[in-house]
Amino acid sequence: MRRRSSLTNGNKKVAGLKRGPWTAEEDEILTVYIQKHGHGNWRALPEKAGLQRCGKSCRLRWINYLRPDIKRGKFSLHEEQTIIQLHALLGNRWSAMAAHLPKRTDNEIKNHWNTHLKKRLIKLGIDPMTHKPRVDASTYPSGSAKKGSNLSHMAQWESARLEAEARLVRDSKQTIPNTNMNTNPIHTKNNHLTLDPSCISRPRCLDVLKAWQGVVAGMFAFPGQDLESPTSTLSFSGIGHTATSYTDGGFDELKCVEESNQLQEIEETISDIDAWFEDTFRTENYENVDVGFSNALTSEFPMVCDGVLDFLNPSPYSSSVF
DNA sequence: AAGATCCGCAACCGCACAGTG
DNA sequence: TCACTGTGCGGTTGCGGATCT
Repeated sequence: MRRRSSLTNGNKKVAGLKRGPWTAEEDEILTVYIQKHGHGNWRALPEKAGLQRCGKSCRLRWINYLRPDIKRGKFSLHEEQTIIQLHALLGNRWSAMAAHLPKRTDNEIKNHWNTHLKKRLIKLGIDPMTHKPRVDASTYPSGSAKKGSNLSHMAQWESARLEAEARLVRDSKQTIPNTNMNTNPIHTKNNHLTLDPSCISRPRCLDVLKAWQGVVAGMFAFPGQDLESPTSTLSFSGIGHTATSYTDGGFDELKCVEESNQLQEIEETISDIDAWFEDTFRTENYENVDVGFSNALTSEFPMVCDGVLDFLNPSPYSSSVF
């Protein structure tokens, strides 16, 4: 990785350029210009548009504030849960999170996390960085530690899956699909874990974000515990089947979810996840889980493998790193 | 009512990365 | 391969409004 010298860094303060809050006039100029010409080269834009700002400032203003496809205002409960789940998966990768939250900017998500969600997790006795119950926390309900552990396992597993799929995309450009692998969509190739695209049978929407609606909501919604959420909290009883709601002052969110059939979708997705994990890992008590996959998983993602097995067969004395 | 403190958010800064010649 | 530019990302700052004393 090359480091740029400070002399070539484009962030140097330039005399004559305005800084600080944007005025309505500046917003108008920038908006009109971009709508007419597009932004193109940000560095050249301010001069062309007649703004006394640096290109970087213009870009930020447009992306975080002026862009027409931005949803402003309060985060919904669903958005908050999504952010928490994404943070468990991605860490502080705000832009990646923004890609999963339509109409929200990375800056907005980052601010909301730092000012609200992080504090809320801490108050619940959950480490906002690891998403695991804090060791010194004694106030969270019994059982949440296990759930937190499982959450981390699933996060690791999903990360591994995403990585495997990314590799699949790369490898699929170089390999001819093997149509005789219908019973084994996951295999190794050149010591790399790959998934056969022609026969992989993923559960409907193996999107951990959806599946976690149940698991994670359960973690963060404890009966009788004030979450300080401005809205209600939706909860499910574990990998779930029965949906239970705990409200602390609002009903709209739950109603909204129900009306949009999300509840049913979530439950169906969770069932699919269950079945898929069952098929993949519980087969003959792991003894005959596909050797290629097993080896690949172990060699490529040893921590994940430990985590998945630990998730399926938790032990109080687990040596898992999670 | 006034000053102090807290809090949220827009904006800035420095760094990293991709692309190009 | 290297130097350089443009853009994007994450962390931090500081302003202004809200709340507290």
